[in-house]
Amino acid sequence: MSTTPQTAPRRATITDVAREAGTGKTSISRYLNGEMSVLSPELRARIEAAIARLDYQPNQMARGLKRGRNRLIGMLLADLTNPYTVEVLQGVEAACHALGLMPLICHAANEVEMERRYLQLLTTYRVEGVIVNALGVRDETLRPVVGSGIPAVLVDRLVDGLVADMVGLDNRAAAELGTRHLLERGFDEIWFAVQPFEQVSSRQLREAAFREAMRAHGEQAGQAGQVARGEQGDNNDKRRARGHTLVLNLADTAEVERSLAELDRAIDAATNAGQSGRAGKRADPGGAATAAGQFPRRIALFAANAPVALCLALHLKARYGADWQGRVALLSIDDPDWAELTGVTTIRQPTYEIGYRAVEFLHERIEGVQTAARDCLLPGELIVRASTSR
Amino acid sequence: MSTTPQTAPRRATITDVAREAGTGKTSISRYLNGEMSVLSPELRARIEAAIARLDYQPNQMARGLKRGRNRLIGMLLADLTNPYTVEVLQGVEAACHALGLMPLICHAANEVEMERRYLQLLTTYRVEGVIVNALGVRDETLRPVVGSGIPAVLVDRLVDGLVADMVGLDNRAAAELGTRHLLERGFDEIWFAVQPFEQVSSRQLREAAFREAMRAHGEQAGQAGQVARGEQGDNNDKRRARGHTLVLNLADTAEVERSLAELDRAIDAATNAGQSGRAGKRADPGGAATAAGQFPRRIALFAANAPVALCLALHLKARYGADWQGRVALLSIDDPDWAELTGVTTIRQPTYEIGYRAVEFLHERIEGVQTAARDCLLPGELIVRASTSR
DNA sequence: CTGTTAGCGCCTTCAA
DNA sequence: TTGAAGGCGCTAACAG
Repeated sequence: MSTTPQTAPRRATITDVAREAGTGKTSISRYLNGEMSVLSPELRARIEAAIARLDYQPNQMARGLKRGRNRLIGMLLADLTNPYTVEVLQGVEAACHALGLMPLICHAANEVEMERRYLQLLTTYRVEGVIVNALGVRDETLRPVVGSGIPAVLVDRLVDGLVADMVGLDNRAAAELGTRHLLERGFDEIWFAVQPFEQVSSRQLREAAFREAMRAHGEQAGQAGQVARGEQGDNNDKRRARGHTLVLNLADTAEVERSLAELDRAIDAATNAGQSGRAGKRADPGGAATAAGQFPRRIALFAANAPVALCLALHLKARYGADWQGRVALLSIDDPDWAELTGVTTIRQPTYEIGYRAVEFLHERIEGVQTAARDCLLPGELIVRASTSR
Repeated sequence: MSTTPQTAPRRATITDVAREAGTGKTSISRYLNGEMSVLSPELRARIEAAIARLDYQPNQMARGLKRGRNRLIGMLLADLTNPYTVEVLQGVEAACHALGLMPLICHAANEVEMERRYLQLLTTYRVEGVIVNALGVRDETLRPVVGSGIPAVLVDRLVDGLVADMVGLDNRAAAELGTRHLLERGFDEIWFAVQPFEQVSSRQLREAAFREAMRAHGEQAGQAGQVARGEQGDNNDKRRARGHTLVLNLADTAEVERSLAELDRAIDAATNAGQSGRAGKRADPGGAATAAGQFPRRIALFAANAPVALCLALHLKARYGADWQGRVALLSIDDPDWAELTGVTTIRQPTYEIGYRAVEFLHERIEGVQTAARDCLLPGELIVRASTSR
């Protein structure tokens, strides 16, 4: 009703404006590009009026075609379902906004084929650069882009044969931080849960750092045992802690179930077996919560990221009831909504900054910076919640 | 290392290919557009080879410029932080994929100004249509698009003075479904929590339907009381239930706190006041859970969407401890990750389909369909969880 | 079947 | 200070 029924009012072009203003296209173009100093105030006013009258808006496509740059950059996302991704995106958007770039957001939804298609598409739209949160590991997929000389910046993970700027979490430090926290809190059996990691650098680094931290602690524990220092109140937990890596291939339900079954056995063992008079009872919801200290071993799960953590939490809740946290502690890299709600300790990634930096890097490359590939590793922040607070 | 250090290898153009294949641009163009029937196999082969040799990829911008359509559509999102949005997006992407469209995703991040800018930008890139999950309510913002005759499809909510296709949840039915469920389960005090709703059609409808359902139930209860039928086992809860609307302006922390304080008083009253010998005790975590039946009134919260539900849950957890669900039931429209984890009953929106349909509608409009504005209301699905299961 | 000729909307020399 | 002409990469009539 409020919209006039204009019948497909073909957009005004620069020619229309020129005619309307009684001048040539060149002047309009100059006006559009802010070259005000070379326009008489009088002409300028006429142009202004004409533009307003025609509601003229320059066609970016045409501009891009001519000048060779369209201010478009591609943003390839592996999985928007992961809150990490959304948060990074916020940073990306802010930076683009600030730098006058327009991000084309492409969501591969965990499908390598999609990823390939999108990359191809971006290339064909002549984006000036791409930010890639890669799914596929092989640089084959990136060939269409990189081969075309389009600058690329990697987010969170490296791509195998590809040299490019990268920005992401300091995985080594983060995994170490988490592991140490769990050890300090006296957990003596820690399961590091992670998606198949051989191919994804960030996962790989986190897993390796976890094992390294466990190893280091083992040695320290050995020493402490020998030296028998007494000043540390919690020295009693300096006994050797066990570390395990649990691979959770979220893409394959059957596999996940097998892995979870393994975990269940471990939890049952750590949590029931040793308890005299109770060993037979499979689950005792409610009672276990405050009695965690009584278990033969204190077991903790360290999730490599939010999706893994969610998978674990859902499973544990289904198996041990609402009070599952009485049996096992959960610590996760990433800090999703539900962590606060459910009291799970997390390591928060500086997601916003990651996104922002990525765009800055890319922008520099677009502007022609030629330095060697840079890595930007940002620190994670430990957020302690009930889960690991005894 | 694996990437050859090609020095900005200017992309091959159609002219290059023509030269390389020893033919004219037209034939190349024909080849690109799949007009194979008009190409001799021999020429076709030569073109194929030339394209491969030059790694040629046609410039979409240029094509778009010429033929007037670029297969680009704009997708304006109010808030990617809302899982609803991400899910709708999945449907949108799938449909675009199927229809050969490329969605430009614009995230307004709850800022009207962003929304305006993006709409303007989309217009400038000459998208063929837009799907709008609007933030701003006034069609003023949409003027640049609609005024340009660009087809638009609305998602989830209407825009005031604008006539356009819309697809979203059947809000009326959903709110009624939820309310009825709560009433059936015997809750006799229900708070409908919603963001400021005067301006957002979907919220408005949900709230209205809630009140209507409460009213209807009130009348029915009155009748039941008079007629005093005895065949219904749970006839005892046919007593009059109270309904309240709680506005939660998530954008304003102070306001939210005020609203939550009001809610707290109600919960305390319903949950403590009447209990003899206990009235003084502010909170008795743990004990209340299984004793919900003992409270003077059974109180339930009906969240109009996931963000509201999250806000409520976080607050309740902070105030009443991990066992807050023993005091109040929570039911939410939208079905976020954490609902399953935390046992909250929800009404799941057919998000994927919403997105998919939106694109289909838009595509039809782009293809020139002229029918009157259509509404597509899809039903929600009630997912009962522990929260409302006594 | 194939090539030639015009532009699409805009920017950019180059003159005036 | 202004404008005309040419071309960005591609498609769409027209001729051959």
